[in-house]
Amino acid sequence: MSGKVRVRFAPSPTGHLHVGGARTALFNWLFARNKGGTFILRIEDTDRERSTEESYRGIVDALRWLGLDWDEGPEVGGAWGPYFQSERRDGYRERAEMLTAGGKAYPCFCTAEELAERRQAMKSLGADPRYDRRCRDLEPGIVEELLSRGKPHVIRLKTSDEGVIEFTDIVHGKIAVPAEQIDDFIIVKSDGFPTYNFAAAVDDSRMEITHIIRGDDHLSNTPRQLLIYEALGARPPAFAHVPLIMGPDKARLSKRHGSTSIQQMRDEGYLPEAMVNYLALLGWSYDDSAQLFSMEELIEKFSLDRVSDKPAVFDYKKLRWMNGEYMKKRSVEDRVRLVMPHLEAAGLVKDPADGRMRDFVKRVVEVVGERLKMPQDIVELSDFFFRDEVEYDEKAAGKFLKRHYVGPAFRVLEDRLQTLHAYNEIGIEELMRGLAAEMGLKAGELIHPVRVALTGRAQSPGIFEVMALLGKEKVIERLARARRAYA
RNA sequence: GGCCCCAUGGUCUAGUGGUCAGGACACCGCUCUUUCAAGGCGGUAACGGGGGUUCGACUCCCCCUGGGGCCA
Repeated sequence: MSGKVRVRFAPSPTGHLHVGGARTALFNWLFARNKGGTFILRIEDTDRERSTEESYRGIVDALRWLGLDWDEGPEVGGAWGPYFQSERRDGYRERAEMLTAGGKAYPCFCTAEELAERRQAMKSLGADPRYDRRCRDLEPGIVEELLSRGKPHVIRLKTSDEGVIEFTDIVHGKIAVPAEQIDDFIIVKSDGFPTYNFAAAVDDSRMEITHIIRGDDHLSNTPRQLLIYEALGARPPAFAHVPLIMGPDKARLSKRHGSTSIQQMRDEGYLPEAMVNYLALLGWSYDDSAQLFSMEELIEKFSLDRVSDKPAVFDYKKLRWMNGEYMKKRSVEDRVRLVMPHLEAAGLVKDPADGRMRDFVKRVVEVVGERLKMPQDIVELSDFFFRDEVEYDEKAAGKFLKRHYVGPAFRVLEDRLQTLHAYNEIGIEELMRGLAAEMGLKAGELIHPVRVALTGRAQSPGIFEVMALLGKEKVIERLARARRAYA
C-alpha cells in the first residue's frame, strides 16, 4: 500500500452514537494513528427528514468524550471538504451526469407502481425480483422528450450479468459475488438526491479514502460501490468489514438489550478510557492474555489483521469490571469530581457544595477506596456519612444489635471514646480491641454491632476509618441510639 | 425467498496439522481480614453435527444445522 493512509468515519446524524458506531470510529481512528494517517469525520446527512442538529452535536460530543479527534471534518476543516454530504450535492449531480453522458448510467422512468407490479410478477414466476432494465435502451429521442417534459425519473447504473465481482476484505479475505446478483441499481433518486451507495462511493473516491473500515452490515453494499468506483474510473480503496455487536440473545444490539448509545453510557458513569478499552477488545485482540490497554498502547498495538471476523456479544459485566479497574487508576480528586453529582442528586450533599463539604467528600472517597466501581456506587457505599440518622437494615440490626452484650459494651465504649485523647484510626482500633478483649469478646463480636449502629448495614468500609471520619460526637450519639432501640 | 458473512467454555477471545486447547469477565470454593470490595490461590466449563483430505485434525475441503447481514 503506497501513499498516506486516509480513513473516515461517516455517521448519519439521525440518532445517538451507537456503541457499534463508536467501535467503528475507534478502529478507524486507531488505524490512522497507528499508521500516521489521517482520520476524517464525514457527516452523512442526506436524509433531511431524519437528520438533526441535535444528533450531530451529540455524536460530535460523544466522539470527543471518547478521545477520538479528527484531522479533517466539521469544525476543523480540511482540503477535501465540505464534510457534510448535504453540502456536496453538486458533486453527486456532476458525477451522475458524467456517468450518464459516458453511457455508464441512464435515466429510468418506471414508476414505483410499475416496478412493484413487475416485481410481483417475477416473484410469482419464481424468479428473483430484479429490475428488468426496461429503460436501459430507450431511443435517445424518447429519453430527450420525456426529460424535457419533466417526467420524474431516477438514474440507474449499467451493470453486467457476466462474471463475478471479487475483492479481498482485510478481515474476511476473498469475497466473491456473482455479477448477475446485482441489477441496474439506482444511484440518484427521483428527488434528485443520491442514494447511500452512490454518495458514499463518490465521496470516498473524491476524498481519496484509502481504507474503508466499517460494520459488516455494509459488506453486501461493497460490490455495488466497487461498480461505482469502476464506472467513475477511480481506484477502489481497501475494505475491512468488522463484525457487528450483538445483544445477549445474539440479535443485533439494540435498545431493548440495555444502554446502547455512548451518551447514555457516559451518563451512567462509565469512564471514557474504560469504554475505549472495552470496545477495542470487542472484535480485536492483541495476544492471548492482555486485557488492559491505555490509549497509547492501543495506538501502538492496533492492527487490522488481528480484527476478528465473528460477531461479538456486548457484555455489560465485563465493561463494569473494566470501569472499576480504571476507577482505581483515577486520582482522588478525579473521583470526587465524578462522585459529587450523584451525592447531590441523592440529596446527600447540597448542590453547590462548599469547600468544607468538598474536603469531607474527599475523605469519604478515600475511605471508600477501591469499592467504587461506578461513580454512583458512592451513594450506597457512603450515605450514612451524610445523613443525620442512620436507617437500620432490619436483618443486620436483628442479627447484631440484639445480642445480650451489646448494651453494656456500647455503654462502656461510649464512655471511653468520650475521653479518648487520640481520636484517630489507630487510637480507636486500640481502644476497640482492648475493650473486646476485656469483655472476653472476639474483636469481630464487638465490631459488627458497632458497624450496624453506625452505618445501618452489615457491610461498610473499614470500621475504624469510618469512626474516625464520622467524628466522636456522631459515633457516640449513634451508639447510644442503637443501644436504646435494640439492646 | 435470493445472495453474502460467521460458528473454541455462559460471554470476550488465543490458537493457524501433532498443545494436558491458554487468558480475561462471570460463577463457585479457599485464603487474607472487623464485614464488603479489592488482593492471593484453586475450581467448574469449550472446539455445533456429519462426511472427507492426512500417519495425525479445533486448525484444510464439502454438506447439514444454527446465528447474523444486505436486498426484496
